Amino acid sequence: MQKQEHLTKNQQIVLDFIEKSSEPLKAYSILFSVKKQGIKAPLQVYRALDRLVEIGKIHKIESRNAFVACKNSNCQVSKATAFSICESCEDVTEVSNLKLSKYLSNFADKSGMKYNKYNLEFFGLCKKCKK
Amino acid sequence: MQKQEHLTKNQQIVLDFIEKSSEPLKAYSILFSVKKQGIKAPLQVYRALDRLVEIGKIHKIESRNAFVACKNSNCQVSKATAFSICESCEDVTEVSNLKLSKYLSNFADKSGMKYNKYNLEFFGLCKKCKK
DNA sequence: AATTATTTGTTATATTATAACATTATGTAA
DNA sequence: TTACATAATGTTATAATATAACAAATAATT
Repeated sequence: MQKQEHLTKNQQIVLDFIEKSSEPLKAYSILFSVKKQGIKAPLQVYRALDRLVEIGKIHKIESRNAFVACKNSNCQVSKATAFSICESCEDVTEVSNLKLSKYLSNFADKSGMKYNKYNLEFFGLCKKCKK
Repeated sequence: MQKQEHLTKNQQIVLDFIEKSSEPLKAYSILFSVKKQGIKAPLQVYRALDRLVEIGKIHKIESRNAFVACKNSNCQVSKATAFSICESCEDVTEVSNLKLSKYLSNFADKSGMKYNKYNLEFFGLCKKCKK
């Protein structure tokens, strides 16, 4: 039996909800919100999240334990992610900068390690909060 | 009263323990290990960790919820951190590459956001695990 | 010594995430 | 088309990570 390619019902419910949100969502807040749609337990949410991250539909903001939809429509896998996070309003934006991603994807140092993935989080104050 | 400049007893105990370790440590594993030194509750550990991160003595590996000592002896604050993480053996190394840190510290995009901090985590296979 | 802010200790609890296992669904091949 | 294997799901329980709230002790400043 092959691994699914389409999204299962739970995955679709969770993805829809995250895509509608303008801010990163926490697993338990997702759980609370999708209960009316039949998802009852944390594990159902976490399993959906895991899979969605795996296929690049969503990303995890590690410093916040929260999830956002991938804005990069052609993103198939989450192997090169960068975000900017406002420390005041907690607004999170996916940084899409070709130069940056090229630079990081090709980064190599003397450690001899082969990097195949990275996650970068910038922190600061957004335009609004700077004022 | 001024904010402390030296380390308090708990902070020193926690720092000593992290510095002796060759791998990232989790808060509760630290707690377990320093109980004999009088630290009894999670909060005592978390408070020490918070402060140590604040002053740059240790860093948090966000994707692992674990802490490592800063290898960069002159690091005063944790505002520009980069790590390489082996996904097989979980070995974590602080990346110190002047070009990289300059590039990221000066990074700006059209979002108008002022970045004052970043954290970067590279994932891959270390030399040993590649074989 | 009195005042004040800071740090500490302690208990309880909130939040985030996974283990274990039974069940159901789905693809593969006889 | 039924057997078989594998994957996905549901469910309960629990593990792991982190913070709230408040009382007590400590240390700097006046």
